Amino acid sequence: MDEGRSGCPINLSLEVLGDRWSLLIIRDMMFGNRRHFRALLTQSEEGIASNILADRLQRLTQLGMITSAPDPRHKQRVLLSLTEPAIQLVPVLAHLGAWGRRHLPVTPELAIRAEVLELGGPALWERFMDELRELHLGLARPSGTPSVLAELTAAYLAEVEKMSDPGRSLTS
Amino acid sequence: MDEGRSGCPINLSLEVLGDRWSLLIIRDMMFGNRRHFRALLTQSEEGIASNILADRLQRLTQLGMITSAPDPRHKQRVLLSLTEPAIQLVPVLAHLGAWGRRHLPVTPELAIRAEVLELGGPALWERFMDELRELHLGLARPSGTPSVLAELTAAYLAEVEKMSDPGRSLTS
DNA sequence: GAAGACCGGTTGTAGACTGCAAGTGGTTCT
DNA sequence: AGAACCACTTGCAGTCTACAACCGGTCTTC
Repeated sequence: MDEGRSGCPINLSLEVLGDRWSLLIIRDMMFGNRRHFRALLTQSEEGIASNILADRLQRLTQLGMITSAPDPRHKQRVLLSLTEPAIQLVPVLAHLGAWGRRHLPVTPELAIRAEVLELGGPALWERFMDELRELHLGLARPSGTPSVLAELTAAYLAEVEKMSDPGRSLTS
Repeated sequence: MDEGRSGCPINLSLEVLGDRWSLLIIRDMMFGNRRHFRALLTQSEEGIASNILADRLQRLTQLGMITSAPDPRHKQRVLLSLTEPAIQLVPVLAHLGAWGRRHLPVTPELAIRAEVLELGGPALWERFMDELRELHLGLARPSGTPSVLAELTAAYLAEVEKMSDPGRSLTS
């Protein structure tokens, strides 16, 4: 447990999240709403290996970033949920995505969510965190607030459409 | 180069920064104003190994996060500088530090900088980035702005003093 | 109610990465 | 001239990673 040996906030954060996969898993649970082992395994953009996914899920559970519980609808399924600390990573991920979008060779359809999130600013992040608290912690969110997840997904799909068929908007 | 295989901004960011050491090196260059190999090696809180430091410096240089140039004052020394993309990590580090401070077992004297940075908000970050551009890129910063680095260091030293000698404030 | 797909994993293996100690050739300080 | 300092490099043992194959149990479908 006392692996790295400094109490610096950034060092401790890196001990939790500073590897190639942990943050990607949290990203997929957050923005892709993946809640099961199989969904994370097969729908991962980056192609994580099953043993690594199993290891990271266990690790993140021990660290208090996610919880797992049997899925009431499918007996063999395990439902994964983000905890409050993980949900509070939204601003970090928003900033990290904005930075990557600005300085690295991103692909448009994968960058659009980062763009929406950046343009939305802290107000949008708060709404998104409330939505995640509803989905993952069962806390009702303020009524009348539209779904940020739906907005992000719609923007992504619109971008995919635009890419695959650039002239479509004029027809049908 | 095409290691991980997605153009997602967060994935690409992790490919650059997602290991145990790269961000710590940037942190030390930023907040500790360490500009030489030896300073990074011996004054690192976490105790990085020399071969790993050499490897990461080379990697970060190739990725365009830092540059190195001979130090005019000492022939054998290499002066390391942050590039503009690295400087723009300030908001990311500020958020990451704030998150770590809130959710992980940090030590007070190492957390104080994260606290100052969080309380200062985006305005302070901008001032700090201007200061880093002056120190690392040679760009003059707006006149009349006090040094954020000095403020952070003073807060750190005050916290160390408070820790090592809690009753001191009443005497002498 | 049997076949086959699906579920969350585990195992084996090879290769890459990490951390530590020691050492290198050259430079600066005294 | 001698000692300390500089930015690295080397050797080695241990750990972590990736890939493919493989589990036993469960759910769907006919």
